[in-house]
Amino acid sequence: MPDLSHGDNAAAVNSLRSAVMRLSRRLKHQRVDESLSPTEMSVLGTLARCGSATPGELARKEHVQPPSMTRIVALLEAKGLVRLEPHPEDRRQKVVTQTERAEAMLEESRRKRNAWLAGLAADLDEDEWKRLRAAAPVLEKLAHL
Amino acid sequence: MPDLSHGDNAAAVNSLRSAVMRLSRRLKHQRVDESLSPTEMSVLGTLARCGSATPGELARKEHVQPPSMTRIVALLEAKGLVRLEPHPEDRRQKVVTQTERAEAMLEESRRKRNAWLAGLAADLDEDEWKRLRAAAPVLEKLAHL
DNA sequence: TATTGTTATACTCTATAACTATA
DNA sequence: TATAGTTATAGAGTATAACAATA
Repeated sequence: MPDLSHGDNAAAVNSLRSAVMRLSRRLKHQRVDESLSPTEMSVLGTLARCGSATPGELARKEHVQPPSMTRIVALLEAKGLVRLEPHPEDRRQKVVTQTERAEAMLEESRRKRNAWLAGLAADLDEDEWKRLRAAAPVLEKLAHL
Repeated sequence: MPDLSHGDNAAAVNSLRSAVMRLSRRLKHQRVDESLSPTEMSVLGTLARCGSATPGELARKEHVQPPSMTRIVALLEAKGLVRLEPHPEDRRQKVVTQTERAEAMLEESRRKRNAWLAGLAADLDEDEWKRLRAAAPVLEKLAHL
C-alpha cells in the first residue's frame, strides 16, 4: 500500500523544519565569503540566474521586506558587486545588475564551497547523496512557492 | 553511467544551500506558535525526543553558544514550558525537562502544522513528497554532523 | 489613489568576553 | 586547572511605520 499518507508527510515536514532551521544556522557560519551575509549571497545567485531585477522583485524572491532589500542592495553596491540603474519605463523603479567583479567572486566562492563539500562527502554514502540530489529541486520549489 | 559525480553533488549542495536559507526565513514567519522562536520550538522538540538534557547538551545539539541557550531556556521556563532542576551528580550542571504544558502545546502546534501542510500538499505531487520523505533523514544527519 | 522605493527606528536572535561556582 | 553555566554587552539582520516620488 504505497499510498499518500498524510501522517507520513506530517512527520517528514516536522523533521524537515527542524533540519532546515539547524542547517541554516550552520550555513550562516560556514560562509564562503566572510564579508557577505547569506542573503547577500542569495541575491547574487538570483541575479546570476535571472540577469537583472528590480529591488521589489528581489525582495519577493528572497522573502524579505522591501526596506531590508534596500539595505542589502546598498551594501552590495558599496562592495562593487551590483550596479543600480534607472528603470527604462517606470521612473519609480530601479534595475539591479551584477558586475563583472561579482561573477569573479562567485567563481572563487564556488572553489571554497567545493572544499566544504569534500569535508561533507566523507560522512555521506552514495545513497544519501542520491536522496539529496533528488530532493534539492523540491526544496527549491518549496522555498519560492 | 550513474556514477557519483562530484560536480553533480556540488550543484546539489549549491541548490540546497540557497533553498535552506530561503526556507528558514519563511519558517520563521510561519510560526506555529506566535510566542515561540524557531529555536525555542526546536529545543522543545529535542526534549520531547530525548526526555531531558543539560543546557550544555542542548546548546551543542542546536548549534548555539552556551549563553544563547541560557537565554532560551530562561524564556521557556518563564512561559512554563520547561522545568530546571539541579543535576543529581554534578552541582555545576542543571537538568532541563519539559512540562505537561509543553506537551499540550506541542499537540496543539501539531494541528496547526497540519493546516500549513494541507496548503503545501496542494502544490506538491506524490513523487515530490516521496523525495522529501527520503531526504528528510539525510538533512537531519547533515544538521548535526 | 496606488505603487516603488527609501529613511528612521526598534526588535529579535545570537555571539564574545568576563565572571562565578563546582569538579 | 578545567568545566558548566551565567551576566553584561555588542552586533547582525530584519521588521514596521512614516515618507517621497512617480504612476
